[in-house]
Amino acid sequence: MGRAPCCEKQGLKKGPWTPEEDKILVDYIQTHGHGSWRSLPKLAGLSRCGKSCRLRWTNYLRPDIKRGPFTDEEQKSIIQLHGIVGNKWSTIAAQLPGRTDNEIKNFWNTHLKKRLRRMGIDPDTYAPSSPSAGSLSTGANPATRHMAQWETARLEAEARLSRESLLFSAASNTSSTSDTSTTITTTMDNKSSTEAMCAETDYFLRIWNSEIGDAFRKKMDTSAVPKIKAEPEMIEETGSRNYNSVSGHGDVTFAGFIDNLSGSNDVADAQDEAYRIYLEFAGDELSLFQSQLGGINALFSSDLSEASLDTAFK
DNA sequence: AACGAGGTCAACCGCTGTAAC
DNA sequence: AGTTACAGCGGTTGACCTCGT
Repeated sequence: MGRAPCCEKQGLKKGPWTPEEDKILVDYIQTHGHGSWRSLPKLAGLSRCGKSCRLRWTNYLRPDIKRGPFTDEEQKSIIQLHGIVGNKWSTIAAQLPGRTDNEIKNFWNTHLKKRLRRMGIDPDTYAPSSPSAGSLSTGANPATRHMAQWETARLEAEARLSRESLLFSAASNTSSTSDTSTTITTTMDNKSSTEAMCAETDYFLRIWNSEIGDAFRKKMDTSAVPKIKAEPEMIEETGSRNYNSVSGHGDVTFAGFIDNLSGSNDVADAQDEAYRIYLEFAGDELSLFQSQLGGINALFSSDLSEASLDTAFK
């Protein structure tokens, strides 16, 4: 299809940006907006490619960018989200306000990847990558167990994202009340259709309909991750609850439950219910995960400094 | 103090998806 | 329907920094 280059390369500056260039770019965008990135450099008087301007703005100059080291919470989120979506840095960045995909990608490659390796976890597959790690995840079926452990981490992330998104949407759609439950109900009532609501405010359903949900459904379908109800080992070892009684939906699988969810009129209640189930399911399994592998928290434990991890896994 | 190895991160490259024509 | 332009994405590079010898 022979695409033209994004800009004329001749005479355009490359390499690090100078403070003067930064100022020109910031001033221009704050005054005019970025508009077309292609035409921006010419209009602003910069000898840069539009692409370079966009990158500089989105990764460095944007006023809402958070600077400084990643918090433990952010690091946990990155690991959990990476477990769900893989190297979808923009997707991960979307869940971490003020952080850019580039920043997260760099942080993953230079810090988190190494830490996971030191923990004996393959950062690409999340499978145990060393004998020491293997010994940590003992059990009747280590492969299944490990998969389930990471799935629960994914579930927890999904649940949290859903919850936060719902609350955020509700808060931004109303201005007169601080009562969350009222807000949500009111918001739901005001929507003209369930479809519109799903598209605009239901982050959970969007996730479920995205590649994340798709990947998860496939795993559920192929029993790579045990269905909630029929997992004797899980119940036996973790003391999991009877989720049927929690959901009130009878003998449903998680996938089935979500399918029912999308057709429900009482979406707000259903979302809360889904969230609750997610957390209960994930909560038990995360305890298992943490007790066996040290869990994600071990990556951030003050007792497990970089130095001690080095010693432990060398 | 000098040097090299390894780590970090801003920036670039090449590709894809999509809207506009 | 085909083509083009554009924005955005993930992978990679290379300059700079830090640390150990």
